[in-house]
Amino acid sequence: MPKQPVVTPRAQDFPRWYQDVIAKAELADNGPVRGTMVIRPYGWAIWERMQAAMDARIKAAGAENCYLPLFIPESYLSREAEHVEGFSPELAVVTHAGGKDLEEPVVVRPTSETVFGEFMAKWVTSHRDLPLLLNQWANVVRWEMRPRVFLRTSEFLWQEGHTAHATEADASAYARRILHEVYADFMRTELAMPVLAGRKTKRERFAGATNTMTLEAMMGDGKALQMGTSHELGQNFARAFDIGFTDVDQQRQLAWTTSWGTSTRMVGGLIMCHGDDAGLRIPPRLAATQALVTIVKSAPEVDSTAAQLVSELAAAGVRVRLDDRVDTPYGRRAVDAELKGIPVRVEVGPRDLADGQVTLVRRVPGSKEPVRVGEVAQQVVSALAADHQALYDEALQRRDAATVDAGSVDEAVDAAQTGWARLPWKLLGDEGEARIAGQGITVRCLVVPDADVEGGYRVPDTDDVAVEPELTAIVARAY
RNA sequence: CGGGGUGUAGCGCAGCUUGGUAGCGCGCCUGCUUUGGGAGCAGGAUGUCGCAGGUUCAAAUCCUGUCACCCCGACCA
Repeated sequence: MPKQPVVTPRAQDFPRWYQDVIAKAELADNGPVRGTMVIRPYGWAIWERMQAAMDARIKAAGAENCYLPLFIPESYLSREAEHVEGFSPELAVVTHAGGKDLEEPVVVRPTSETVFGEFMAKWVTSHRDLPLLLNQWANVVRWEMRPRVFLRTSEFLWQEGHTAHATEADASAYARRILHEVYADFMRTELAMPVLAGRKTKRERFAGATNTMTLEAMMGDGKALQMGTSHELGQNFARAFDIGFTDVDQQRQLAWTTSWGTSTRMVGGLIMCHGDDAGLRIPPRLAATQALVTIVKSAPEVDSTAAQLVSELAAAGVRVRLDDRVDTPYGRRAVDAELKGIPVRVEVGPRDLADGQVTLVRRVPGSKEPVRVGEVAQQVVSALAADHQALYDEALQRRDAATVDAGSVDEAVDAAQTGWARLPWKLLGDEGEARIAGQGITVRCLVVPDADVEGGYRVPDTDDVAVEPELTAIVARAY
């Protein structure tokens, strides 16, 4: 590892570290309009891998992709009272186009419940049309006061799922299925990030939803980040847009809808969850480049061995690239690879090669070890698997170590300075929640104990107020 | 919207108090030597000093105005 810090150490200034990593790993730049971001090829490669893994899971859950427009009539937003109220402060509205003032202002979508509502109403007429399971990959705009690249930008990219169901039970089950089978599974399996599933309080609930469920992850500084949400919308949007159908008994009924989303924010979460003082650490399963075969110093035998290793690794299913930029000093290239979090490097140089070996450098443990040329592919494959798991384990341990059970609100506030606190929801309540919000601490989610679930807690089964006394609140500072 | 601050090379900054040749670090370009942990040496390029007025022989520097951006207090994937 480098002797001189290449980025601001995390312990010194975490936000600065985050910015340094984004700049030096060439992930993104700030856009010309405040709050916008330019995603550079390496950052895009991460998002692209996330999209591919998510998209496969979304389709496996039965949803189909489609695309709805960026521009929404302003009047649509107003049809659901809470929805407009929630979103109006952050709307970008087009009032002028085509050289004249528009008859009706057009909103740049902050989310698409309303347009989906309008068209689902058209597409759904019979119980045979249900469930209707749709998803779209799109950009949305929510004007931000205090932007941060990837975490909070005025324009961001996401997928938004929108479904309509015949019964409340079916809608609820699907919203939960997405939360667990698509989102949580993706985050744990592909991102190597432990996430806690819970229910949002009324205060934090999505505007227009009857229940919002969330996946919360702990960042390297102990703060929380909402990685994804899944909402039960009840019949709120069905009523507003008249999504109705005729059931088997020939009765006219209103549908029950859900919506769910994950965004480019996950890239920020990935950086802050796994990154260290040398830069990014990309989980091997996600990494676009898993292995970099580095020619330390060019020589005929070195070049041919490197080329052979590249094809052996590719044949073994490893996403591999050759680094033959020998006009750039070795140290520069090593530091670059570490900044970018490339999981393993296979260094090929004349010195090692003389002994029939190369050097395997692993980003996660930071280890360097000689490997026989003939064993490279097998060693790399097992290193990738082991290091992916190690990242997950490390994050989980950090989260558990930084989470405390609090017996009082004061204790919880104290614990939230460095991590998360669990406390009985009845000790806090709506009033307590509002009070700690003044200190920058929020209820991330409400959960119920369940020994069978990782982390020991799960999402409450119902949003019935009757269960409230049994709930545990997770409180923390958050991004 | 309330409080604080900053605009000078691609990036980060000094210079301003006390007016007088436009500077530093990184990056960039060329050449040679290097290459097993951000290489060394030599040479080189790059500026509407945010903008507009004013004072002055002379303004990055002083005055007036103006614009933009950043940081801290209420919402959000």
